[in-house]
Amino acid sequence: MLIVSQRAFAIDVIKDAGCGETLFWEGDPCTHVIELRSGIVRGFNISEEGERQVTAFFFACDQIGIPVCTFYRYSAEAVSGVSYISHPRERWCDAMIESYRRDGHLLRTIGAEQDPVFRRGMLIGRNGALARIAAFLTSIADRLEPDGDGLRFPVPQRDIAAYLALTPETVCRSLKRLRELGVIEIRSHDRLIIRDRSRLELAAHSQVGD
Amino acid sequence: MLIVSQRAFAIDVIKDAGCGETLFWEGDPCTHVIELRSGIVRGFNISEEGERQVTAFFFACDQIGIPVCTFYRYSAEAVSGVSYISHPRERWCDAMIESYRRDGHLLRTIGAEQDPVFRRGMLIGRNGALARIAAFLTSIADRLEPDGDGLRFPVPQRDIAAYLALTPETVCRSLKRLRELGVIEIRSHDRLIIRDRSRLELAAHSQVGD
DNA sequence: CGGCCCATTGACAGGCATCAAGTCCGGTGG
DNA sequence: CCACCGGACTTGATGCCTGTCAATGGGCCG
Repeated sequence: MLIVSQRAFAIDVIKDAGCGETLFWEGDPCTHVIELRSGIVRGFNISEEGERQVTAFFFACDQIGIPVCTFYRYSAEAVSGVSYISHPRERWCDAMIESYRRDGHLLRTIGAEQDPVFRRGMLIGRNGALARIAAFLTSIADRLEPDGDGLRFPVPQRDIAAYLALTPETVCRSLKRLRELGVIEIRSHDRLIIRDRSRLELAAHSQVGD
Repeated sequence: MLIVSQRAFAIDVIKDAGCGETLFWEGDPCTHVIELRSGIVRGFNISEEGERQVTAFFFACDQIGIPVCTFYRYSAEAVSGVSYISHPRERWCDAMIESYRRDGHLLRTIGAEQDPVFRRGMLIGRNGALARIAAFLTSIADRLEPDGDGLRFPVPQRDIAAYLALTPETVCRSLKRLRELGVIEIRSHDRLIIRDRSRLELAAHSQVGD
């Protein structure tokens, strides 16, 4: 734990969470806002049929669990190792009001948390598994940390499937197809190389059956 | 236009919008918050392929276009005739700050606007057209205005289709099936009668193929 | 009354889910 | 260091739901 900033009566410490660890549960009271410093977090909900849906992925600099309702609307789990800052609700809200007077920045932060949820809706309303995968990859490519000549990509395919409303088998086949097309490369399971970004975006906008 | 309340330098007038009229466009600067008084509004986005997706339905008492970002994230159109109040952005934000001091109510209003978007994600991640339709109907049944022995339901099937990521044909067939099952009744195209709510909810939770 | 849009119905094909089996990889314990 | 084990990924075969195309019917408005 490392102290990064200190104000009167307020100390921000960086905490860590291991792979699979839960940051907060859907339905729990919104007591803290989590500000991610590094790593990837998945937000998910369990439907009434018991099916798990990943509703959002979050990355460094994202703030999640913003108290726009009394209880957290989704559960948050670390996909990889994560470091974060936990802001008590009251302090976060006071900061928001101050921010509103100054530049309105934190008001936009509220919109930012909702953004991946919104984009997921657009994605899974789209035709074709290949298009969904390609669009997903382009949308997160800029948020992934560099790793050698590629990107660090520690997201299990089952999570991608749960996010895109597909089965793991279909995700696997679609990734394979993108590999065969020379668009991407996956040497190790947690490293992604985008070889041809423009063709990836082309695939993202293609209709069913190419 | 009718004056409903009057504060210093602030007059709230009720405006009207006809069927199909646009309240604001995606990408326009967030200058006003719309507070619905009656009627139904659809929020929609045009994907890069030019396909139109309905991302939310809004009803009386909902507040839409809340400035959590600089520009509106979706376009808003009246599905039926609508009456609403248009709050200038600054006044709405000031009211929110005041509300936060008092009870935090308007902070929850922000969450309320995101709710239908969130629920749509859950819905279209679900298997089966019938389950989507059924879940959609249950989710909005409590927001529809009574109309004789049924509910006023002036939503075109093409809008339902665009909301549930289905084709109009599939929506039509699913509604027909619910009708044949005796779960719902649709005498005129803008009136819905729910005959068996428990079985409707049952269908909403069923897997593919019943 | 005519035209247009929406809803309806049918036939058909295709993409994805499902089921099943095999492979790879990381972690654990001897 | 190596053998073992479990979970995730991979690959194949099959069925079916839903998209697509096409034609008809019906209601609303001019």
